[in-house]
Amino acid sequence: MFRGINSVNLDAKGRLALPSRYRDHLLKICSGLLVVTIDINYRCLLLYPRKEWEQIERKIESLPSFDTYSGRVKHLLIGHANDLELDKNNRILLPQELRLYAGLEKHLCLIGQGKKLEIWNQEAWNSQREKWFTENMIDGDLPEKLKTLVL
Amino acid sequence: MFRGINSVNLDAKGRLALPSRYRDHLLKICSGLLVVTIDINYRCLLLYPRKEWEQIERKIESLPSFDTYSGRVKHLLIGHANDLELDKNNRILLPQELRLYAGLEKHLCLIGQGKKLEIWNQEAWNSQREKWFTENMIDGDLPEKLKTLVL
DNA sequence: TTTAATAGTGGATAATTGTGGGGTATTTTG
DNA sequence: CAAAATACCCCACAATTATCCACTATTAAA
Repeated sequence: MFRGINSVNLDAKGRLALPSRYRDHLLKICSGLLVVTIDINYRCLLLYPRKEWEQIERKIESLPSFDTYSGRVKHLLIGHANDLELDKNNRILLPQELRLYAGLEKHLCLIGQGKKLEIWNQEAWNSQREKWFTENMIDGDLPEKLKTLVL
Repeated sequence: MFRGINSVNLDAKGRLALPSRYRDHLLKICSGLLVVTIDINYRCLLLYPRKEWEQIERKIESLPSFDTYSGRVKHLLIGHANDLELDKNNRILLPQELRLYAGLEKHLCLIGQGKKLEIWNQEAWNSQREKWFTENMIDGDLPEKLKTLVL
């Protein structure tokens, strides 16, 4: 399980050193094999252990072929998914295409989100977070599960 | 499985170098034998390993002959399908006919989509992608499977 | 505080890949 | 039938990328 936030730096070659606390875990569950793709809702990237991703990919592929939205999701998620591998120094190389999409420059945030890690441009993350705080939730729009959630 | 995005260039002769990461895979599953045809929904091309294509072709051929749409699909897909082969440098030569259809110039995108690769004019891909992002999905229209998809 | 260990960063080198083009064969066109 | 255009095969150089190694910074231990 990934949780917590880390700020990390991209080097000049677009490499990103993962926090070492994830290292052993990643080597164990996927031999350092990962997949990165884009998030559809925000301009950030999603980083999955390869095996986790493959399960999701299977679900995505089984979406109905002639449905407009499903086609879109398939295109975007699978179309942007890149295989990655940890190098000897615990780094991954993010494809330029994806760095551009998420506007990644030197300063990034890694956000642990259960099965995956999110990769954000640091400023983008900060302002998104502020936005979430200022936007109020409207009670009527909450799904049942959320309404009954006890923290 | 093909996944991910690559920008590639067409050279002056209309040749396209496939990303080398696909090379071994293609040699293994189809000895470098491919089929390219047009996509019906977008102005782009579809690139299949020969064996994958043959399965699809069989399905297309079995479509009911007197149905208008089936006939159209058959005409378009099979009518535009071309056999291709990887050359020694991992390149394919795209037929002019298809290059024109998809408006391919120098800068292309290769989009991995599971069993196939899509070949887009780079600008066309970018604007299609932006369009997908800006058009919001309407909740009521989403198929059940998509609504419950957990990323 | 010193030492050791680990993590993070940068860069040189080696290997691979991308690109262009020459020359011949083949097809198309006038 | 000649001439032009396209396709095909090959090689060689250029550019990029992966791999490895070394240095620095930071944390932990003695």
